[in-house]
Amino acid sequence: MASMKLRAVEPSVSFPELEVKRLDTWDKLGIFERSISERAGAPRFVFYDGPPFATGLPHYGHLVGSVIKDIIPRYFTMRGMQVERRWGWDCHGLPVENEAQKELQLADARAVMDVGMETFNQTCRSLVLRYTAEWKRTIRRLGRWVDHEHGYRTMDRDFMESVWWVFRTLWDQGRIYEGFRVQPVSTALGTPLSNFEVALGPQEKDPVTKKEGHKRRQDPSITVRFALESEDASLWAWTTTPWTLPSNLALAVHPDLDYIQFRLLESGEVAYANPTCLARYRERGRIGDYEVLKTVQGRALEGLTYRPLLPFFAEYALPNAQGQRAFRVVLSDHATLDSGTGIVHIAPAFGEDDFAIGQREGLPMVNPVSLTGIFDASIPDWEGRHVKEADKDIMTKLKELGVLVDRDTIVHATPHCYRTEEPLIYMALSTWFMAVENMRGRLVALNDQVHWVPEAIGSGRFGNWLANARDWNLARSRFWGTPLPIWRCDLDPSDMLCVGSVAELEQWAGLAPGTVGDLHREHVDSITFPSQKTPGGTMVRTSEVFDCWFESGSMPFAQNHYPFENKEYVEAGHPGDFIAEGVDQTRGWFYTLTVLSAALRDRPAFKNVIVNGIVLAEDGTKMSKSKRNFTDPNEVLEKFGADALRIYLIDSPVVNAKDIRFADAGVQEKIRTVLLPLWNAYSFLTRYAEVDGWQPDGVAPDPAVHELDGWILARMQTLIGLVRQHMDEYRLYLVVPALLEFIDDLTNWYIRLSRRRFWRGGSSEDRDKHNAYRTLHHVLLTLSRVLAPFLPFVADEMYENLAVGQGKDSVHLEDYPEADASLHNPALERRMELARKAVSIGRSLRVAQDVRIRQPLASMTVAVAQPEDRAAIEAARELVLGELNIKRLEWAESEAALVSFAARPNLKVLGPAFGKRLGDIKREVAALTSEQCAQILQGTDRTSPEVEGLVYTTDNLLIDRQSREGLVVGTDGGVTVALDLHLTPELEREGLAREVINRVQNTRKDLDLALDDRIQVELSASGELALAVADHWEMIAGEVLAGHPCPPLDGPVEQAFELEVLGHPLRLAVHKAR
RNA sequence: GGGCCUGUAGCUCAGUUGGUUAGAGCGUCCGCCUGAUAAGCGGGAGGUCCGUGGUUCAAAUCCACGCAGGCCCA
Repeated sequence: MASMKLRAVEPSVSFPELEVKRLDTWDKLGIFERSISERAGAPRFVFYDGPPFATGLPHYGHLVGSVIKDIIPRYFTMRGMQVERRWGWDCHGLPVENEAQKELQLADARAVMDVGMETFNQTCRSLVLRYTAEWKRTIRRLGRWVDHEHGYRTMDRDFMESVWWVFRTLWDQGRIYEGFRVQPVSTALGTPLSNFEVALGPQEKDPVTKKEGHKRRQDPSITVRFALESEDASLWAWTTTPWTLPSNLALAVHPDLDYIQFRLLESGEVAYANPTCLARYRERGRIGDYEVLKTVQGRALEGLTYRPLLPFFAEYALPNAQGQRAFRVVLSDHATLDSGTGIVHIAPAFGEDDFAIGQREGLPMVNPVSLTGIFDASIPDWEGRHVKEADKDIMTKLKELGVLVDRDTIVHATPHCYRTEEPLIYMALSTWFMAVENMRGRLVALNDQVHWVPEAIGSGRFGNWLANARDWNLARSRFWGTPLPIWRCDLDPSDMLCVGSVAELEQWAGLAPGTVGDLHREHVDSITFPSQKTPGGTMVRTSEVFDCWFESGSMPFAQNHYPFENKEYVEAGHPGDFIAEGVDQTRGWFYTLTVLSAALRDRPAFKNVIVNGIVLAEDGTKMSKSKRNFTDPNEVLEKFGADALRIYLIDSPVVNAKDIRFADAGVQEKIRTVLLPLWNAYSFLTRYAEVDGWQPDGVAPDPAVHELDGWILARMQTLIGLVRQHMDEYRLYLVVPALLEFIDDLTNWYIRLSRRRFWRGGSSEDRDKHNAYRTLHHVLLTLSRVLAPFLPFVADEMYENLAVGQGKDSVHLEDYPEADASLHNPALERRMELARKAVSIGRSLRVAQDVRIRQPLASMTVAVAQPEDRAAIEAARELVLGELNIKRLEWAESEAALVSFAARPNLKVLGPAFGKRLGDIKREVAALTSEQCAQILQGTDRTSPEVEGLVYTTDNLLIDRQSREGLVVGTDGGVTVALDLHLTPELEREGLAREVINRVQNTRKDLDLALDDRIQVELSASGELALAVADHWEMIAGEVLAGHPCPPLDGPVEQAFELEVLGHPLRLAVHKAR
């Protein structure tokens, strides 16, 4: 375990290696478990984990989610809350069934029935957890802490029983009803597909519109004539699905479009169609010349009746109880002129529009086609035939009957099965719905309570979706899922029972408690029992299973077997504090959680949600295994480490719902810009502490001992405040920039300028040196706690060493740092900013004037715009002079001595007041002289000569400073610096001496000497260089750790390096001193 | 076809109620510094703010219509 002494750490480090060791340490010490158990009794922070499928391997999308789902819980744990993190596996659903069908080589649903649900579901069960080991390994390597042991699986009996309870509750609320919905059906699989699955189907670009869409396919394009009953004429209608014609029950026309009655000259046939459409037939030579007999509006055709095209369902030509009959003309806006005749064939079971018209017009739901696409006995001519195969025969039959006007082919985009690539057909299927439309307002109101990151998703995309929510089709005609707990009487379909628990089922079925141990279909389908209501009737389960989204939406309840167990626990933890998922889940998990929580508890499901974007490949396209356009995540983790990956991801817009182009080089960059500077600061402290024999002494650093100490401690407080603020708002993407700025301050200002305070800073009693150590130690130790949620590995590594056995077993058992008000010092932060600005200007001037930093200068002159800034820079005088290698700092009497002024109008102030006169104002202001500007700066306001009512002041002008000609002056944001470049021989000699120091130090490095090795220097030089060395030997010796008097400069030097210093030859030898 | 989002430097992205010369990081080029640093510092080059029109004294920002990409839905 942690030693009691600060251990010296090398600057070189392999983060991946460090991480792997850390993982073992965490496991050995049970840090994750303790981070939860040691918070027993603390307020709970409830995290709901959206379950992935284990049928595939984790990809970057999962890693992004996992990073977010790890950082937030770690943070709130350190904030003193107890955060349980239970893993979940999504087990049910069509993707699994597909895999199983492949595995068992089952072509379709019928084949599944043949092999038996027992075997099939057993296969699903084995497949669904196929990659769990790989998942666990990758997630662990990423540093995500999550509890697999108490995880949930949607296929567990307890989970499924809770789903039953959820459904039963909705049933009791009257939210569940049976209805039809037109669904895409894969006849090859014998199952309806979800829209999601439809989208998975083959896609291609339309060669004309260039739009991505469904795969294109060639279909028949036929026009048929429907004979009117009332006159000797027909209606021409068009379809690409001849197989739906046997089920035709109506024809639709657009109420506002024109239709003509026309006569074909050749045959004398009289028919109706839209004139525009008809003209197309003529143009393409499909028909001969015709004469128009009359023109009517579509609405005039409404109610015309016609004879059934084919001899099926003719009984519906008679009016029903409501007086409505089939085979008549109806009105619909869906009838368009894009294709066909403007008259649309309606078969209510086979299209969304058709279905809606059928409902509206009271047409019967005629469907002679099974899920496998086979005509049933109601169409004797083609019974047992697949609809697509029957198309040809149907067309032949139509020709025989003399009703086929035209037979052509069409190429159009149409959805195909994502598994079999067979075309899908649309048909109305009986299914079970949850009423959602009548709770839209409530959904929107509850969602308004949710904190969305980013905001726009909640109010925009998701809010709109809720406002237009449609009733939810919950049922799927599949096998591997939670069965719908509806039992229905075989004699009376209206006699139904919804079962809400296993015990209830056992009771109804007269089974001993505990008999039903598994709720999958193969176990519950066979359970039947006598109806209570219908004498002689038997209650049999309806065959469907749940849409697996219903299960994941039930997760807040079902993961804890609510309400059968953990009743209070679940209720107290609902809504959850936090979830995170991809933007593609808007209509997925986010939605189902919201709907079910609203219905069950009239609450949102979660209080805070982070939505992440999609991870694309570096080229901006989707990551694709076949294109090999990305590096395997495990490889990235091995190569760069988890900390780098984590910080790369959260420093990108992907944690704010935007897409990210994943670049390995970006991860590597984080090592360079974040991890290494941090590690170097850490290494610096430990190595110098070792050389100096300093150990953490438990004494708090005193901010008053040295300006730099006070400053970095103040910066630390600001950082803590910022990070806490961002994290409390769940804005991960704002954290890294704040960290970077601090690390930059720490390494490139605090440590850089403090180096000499550590380096032979005096005796061991030196108060300044001790305070520097204490400050840096305190800052790094605190920083390790700040960084812990984001960089869990390197933070813990640093913490363990820096805490020297005085802390916890891991930084992850610590509390998150709180800003210390006594160290807070905004004035000091501002002062240092000014000093840095002065240095920055000075450096910039030296570069521009080609005067190297090692050449000391006699003086600099500073002027400031704000009088109080003078004291600020004065306070940092030594820092500024040291950093710029200048002897004296002088103050200009006024800015005007160094710069000239020019003014610009402050448009933000003047614009609203003077509007159109701005042109004049701009001209006047540009003409103000430097002197006039100076006067205004001093408070002498100036009345505008032209513009009435305008007085120029420092409030409505922006005054720029420009270097005066002939001076070496730079100016930036109210600080002006001038350098005196005049070099005396003295200064030149000191400059040379500094060059010599540089050469000796380089030599030390070349010789691989240790930091604190004393050396013996021999050198030979002449002229100015010799004078420089002689004059400044004490300084040189001090810097390079040569504790001897100046060597003779004209003697021979053995084994010397032949060097050159600004044109002077130098022979130099360095030996380690005994 | 609809909803939402995005389009700014070679790359990744900021850009506040409309306001002045549009910024940062990375990359690149030049220079510098360095006994903690695999770093760092200074400077340069690099822009059709997707396009077109409009509103306004003033538009990257607001409006309209397009174009391109993405997510979701049909």
